[in-house]
Amino acid sequence: MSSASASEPETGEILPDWVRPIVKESLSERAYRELRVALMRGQLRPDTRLRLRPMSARFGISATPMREALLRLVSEKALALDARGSVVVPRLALDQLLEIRAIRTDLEGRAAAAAIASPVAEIDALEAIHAQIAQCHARRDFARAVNLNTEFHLSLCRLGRMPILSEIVELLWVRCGPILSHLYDDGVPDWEPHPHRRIIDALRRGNSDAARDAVREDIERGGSGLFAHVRASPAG
Amino acid sequence: MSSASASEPETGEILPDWVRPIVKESLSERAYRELRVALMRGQLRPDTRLRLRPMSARFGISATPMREALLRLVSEKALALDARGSVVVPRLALDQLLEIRAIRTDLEGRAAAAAIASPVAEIDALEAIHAQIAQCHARRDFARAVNLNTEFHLSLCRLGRMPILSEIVELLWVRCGPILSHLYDDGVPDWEPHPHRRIIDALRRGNSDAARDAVREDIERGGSGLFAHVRASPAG
DNA sequence: GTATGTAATTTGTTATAACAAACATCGCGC
DNA sequence: GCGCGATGTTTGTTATAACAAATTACATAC
Repeated sequence: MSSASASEPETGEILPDWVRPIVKESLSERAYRELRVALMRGQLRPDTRLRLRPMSARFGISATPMREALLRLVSEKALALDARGSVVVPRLALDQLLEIRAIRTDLEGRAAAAAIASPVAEIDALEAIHAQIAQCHARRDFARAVNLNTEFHLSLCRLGRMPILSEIVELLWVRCGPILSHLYDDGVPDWEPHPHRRIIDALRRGNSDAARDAVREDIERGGSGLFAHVRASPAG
Repeated sequence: MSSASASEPETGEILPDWVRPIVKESLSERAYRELRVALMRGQLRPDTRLRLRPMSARFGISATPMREALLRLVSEKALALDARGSVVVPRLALDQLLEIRAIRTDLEGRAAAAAIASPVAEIDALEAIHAQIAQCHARRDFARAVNLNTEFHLSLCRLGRMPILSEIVELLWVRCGPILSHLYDDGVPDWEPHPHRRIIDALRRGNSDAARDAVREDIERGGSGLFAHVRASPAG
């Protein structure tokens, strides 16, 4: 992340970096965030029912904030409502997966093209993430590799400094979370040279077209492992 | 809209078109939808505070579902929370407006390219909307013209048959709603030939590249009237 | 008039209770 | 064993109350 001082109120004094504004977080928000990362990490399987009262008991909060957290994720389509009104982890259809891939092609491609102006330190950080991915592949820790891959893509998006775009892309990744865990069921193929390398090289060379193309190739290849784990028809 | 029968449960019998499944709508959802269209129509001005209890009184519901509706719009960034935790209509910054325009260029462009496969009847419907826009311009009813323009773009997106993409674009239009009303403060320029015409022609010819380019030109021209009504710096 | 302190109101947040509908359980009859 | 009905539980939904923090109103002092 970049320094938060840009949007901080002016105090007239230089404060140490670790002095951050204390964000008061409501119970509803905490539950929301915890559920969201669980989804993105693939820790919730499709068709899992998240019943209101058991959930609020697990979180140690009452039904009201729990419901708010669940409904918020429903409105992001990260969760869904079944016929009864119960919250369930949705099952992604093939159509939807293809559509998300197409949208990501556009948006992550644009973010990558915009990211060529990034300071070297941030590109280094991106490369460090990919280095970790390579390590995980070497020791066949596919679960961690998939999560790091998510982090790679979201970090790349943030480099583009388009907050609204980043937020949309993140939403798409959250929606894919529940099936991402399937990616390492069969093991993940290891390309040589990895598309991530081409992305990083393009960023360093400042070539926006190359960056966009590299991202698009990465997205096209990367998602294909998911198709086997997805139904052809939407819902029902 | 297209026929809903595709996702309906199989009854084994042919039902009349007007037989639609009764959707039970919670109070929270109704308040949410009403507020949402009010936003999209530009009926809520930036910086308006939407206090919880007065709002629930106006809607004739209790605080719980009202709060859910408001928080849902907050999570879509169609509304925002101020320092006190009150819900306010956000003020769009120039950065954000430019970013939204860029994203719309990608997404609406893709939708238009995908829409070339649409049946003629639906293209006709799109053209009918533009005809209404032209009429509104003639009688200088700019308020209605702006709302119809929104409808034109969202209808075009739906023609692309990419539901997730449509939903994202709709979100962006909701976020722009509160400043869209400013568009007709100064009157809206009338281009000849109007970019909408080029879009429709491209759809009829089945030329996806032309459709995409026409949409992009429309977006570039159309948004420029907003810049005067937007602040350069984000928030504070 | 201005400042200040206090009381009253209003704010967002959370917990709890009440309600109807859906679901599950169990027992009974055959 | 199988169907069926009564019953008890659990579900989502909504309203209400309690709480603290913030805001406003107002009276008092200077």
